[in-house]
Amino acid sequence: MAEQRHYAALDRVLELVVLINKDMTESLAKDGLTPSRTTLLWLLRSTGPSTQRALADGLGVSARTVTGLVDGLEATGFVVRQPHPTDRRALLVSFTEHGAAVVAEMERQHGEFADLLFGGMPEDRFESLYAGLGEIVDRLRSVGLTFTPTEEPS
Amino acid sequence: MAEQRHYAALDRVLELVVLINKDMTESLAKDGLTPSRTTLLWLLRSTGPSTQRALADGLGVSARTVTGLVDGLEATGFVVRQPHPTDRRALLVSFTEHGAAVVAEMERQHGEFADLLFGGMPEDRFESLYAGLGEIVDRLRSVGLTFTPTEEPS
DNA sequence: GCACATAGTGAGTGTGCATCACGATATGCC
DNA sequence: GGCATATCGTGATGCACACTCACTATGTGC
Repeated sequence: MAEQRHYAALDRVLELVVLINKDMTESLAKDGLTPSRTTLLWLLRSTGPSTQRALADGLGVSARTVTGLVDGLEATGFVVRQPHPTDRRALLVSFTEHGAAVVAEMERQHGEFADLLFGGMPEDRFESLYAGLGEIVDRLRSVGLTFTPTEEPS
Repeated sequence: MAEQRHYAALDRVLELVVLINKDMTESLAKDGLTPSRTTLLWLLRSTGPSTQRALADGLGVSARTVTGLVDGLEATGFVVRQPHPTDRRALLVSFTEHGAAVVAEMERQHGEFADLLFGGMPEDRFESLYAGLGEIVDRLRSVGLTFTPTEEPS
């Protein structure tokens, strides 16, 4: 029965999910970061200095949550809040030097991790795996799961 | 550069991680369950009636955390606490009928999910994917990541 | 210029997880 | 037999995260 094999494959996927979650959470903790705060940092890196509102939308969480995350990141010296140049209601969040350095280091580790997973894998083997991963991600997407926060039409 | 492809593959893996986490969390919520409580249920299913201590060890969390999880599961009618037949300090946690039924249903959904991911996939395609998944899980394991809670020698 | 929308925050709630302190019970050893 | 010690579960407390609701300060459109 194919079902049995599929079941086993799902177990591998789930194990992967658990393992990676665990690994990331732990390595983050060493930098004094939590998963959510890191996600914010990651977003900030790709957007540049942003208002908290923009971060909330980008993360798909409430404005209040961002206030809390930025509170933490500011207290630990990763980011700073500055007044917005034109909108006096808003605040611009940007990296401190330390924050920028930590994010750069994380990027390096990201590459290292990719190497751990795929480094030295025979070309054809890697390609099938890559394609297979693409397919199951597509299948998940086709059922309505989306990576980015679900934005609804009003 | 192979690195670029590896990087892209890692992104797919990470997307998978996020997507699956999200999907499970949401579908669990419909049954009135949270991820942690569900993990406990899942463990209970494979061990049979257990003391809270045993559950804590099995989950790799503190005894106090199990108290909280069982509190919740008991309040919502999934499990019951009964006195341990021989050890008066301990409590045995076991399923209610409702709890057992929900777990059975989850098992069914598990199969459905496997079908969503892999159903109708050409044999050879599936096999390479399965093998590839196995390899990266192995690589993670080889770096010390373990599925089961890390138990140290004294 | 006033109604209404928007940025951010205080207060309060719920969930998950942790540690510390503690009472109740079990057990090993003299 | 009885005391030291280990173990089971829980109260209290703290942190991270996310939410809602209410509110202030500010921007914008008609």
